[in-house]
Amino acid sequence: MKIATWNVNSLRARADRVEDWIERSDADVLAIQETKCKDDNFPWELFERAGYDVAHFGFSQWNGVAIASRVGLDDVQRTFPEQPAFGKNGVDPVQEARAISAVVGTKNSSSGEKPLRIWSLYVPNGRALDDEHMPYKLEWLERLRAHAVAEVDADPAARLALTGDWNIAPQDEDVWDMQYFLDEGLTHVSPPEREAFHAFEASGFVDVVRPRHPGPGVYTYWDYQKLRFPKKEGMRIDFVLASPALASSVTDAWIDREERKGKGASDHAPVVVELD
DNA sequence: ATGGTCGCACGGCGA
Repeated sequence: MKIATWNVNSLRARADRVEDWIERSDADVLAIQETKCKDDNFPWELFERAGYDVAHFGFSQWNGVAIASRVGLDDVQRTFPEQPAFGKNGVDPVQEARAISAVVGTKNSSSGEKPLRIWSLYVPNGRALDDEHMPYKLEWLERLRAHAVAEVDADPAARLALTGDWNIAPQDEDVWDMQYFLDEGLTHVSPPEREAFHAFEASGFVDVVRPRHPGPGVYTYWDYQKLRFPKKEGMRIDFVLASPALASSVTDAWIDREERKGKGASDHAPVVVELD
């Protein structure tokens, strides 16, 4: 079974490319972030044509997450338990459309693979080190971790994939120039953000791409601005973190950098993981 | 040429 995660940066603007990529990649499951739409204008037909079931969680032009699967899509959950809400200056806090999960692999599993629960996650950006979105980001991650750890504690054989846009570059080699980020005082590389990410690893979750693709120079995101992609100035901020039981069935993992090329590309590349 | 982008929705925000 092949699972993937991809921040598409608007599903409607990217519909043709997403449909082409699904065909080309032969992924059984795709976790999507930044659909940037609501159910009313979600491109349901795209997935129907391709032969995938799809579940979506989005209620405005911001955020939005989805999971498409051709190997079953069961027990869909929108938001995780105790997912923090955000409201500017604490006013009218809402749980944003940043997390959806489903059990996949329950049907058409030709090679006999076992089901797993996959999460499609769009971690809050943080915006700036002194912005109120930064403590929100850190709290969001800690609540997610607490939930995921509880699942594995309850069942050490739990097959859990935490996939998506984490908006964190956990190591210096995950950005093209660490000094640039320090000089500019940018987010994604600060110690608290990195601690929030490493807490998942300390809890047993495994970044399944890094062992197969050591850095530096391995990225999943390149800003549209300043010719970052042709200049190979990227960031590795999209991850598949696998629970211990799931990590042991990973046979391959890679970043589809080709998809970042050409007119109409998302600023993120898909991350693909092969399971036995 | 020392800048250079997108997508939302149609002014300015978010990334």
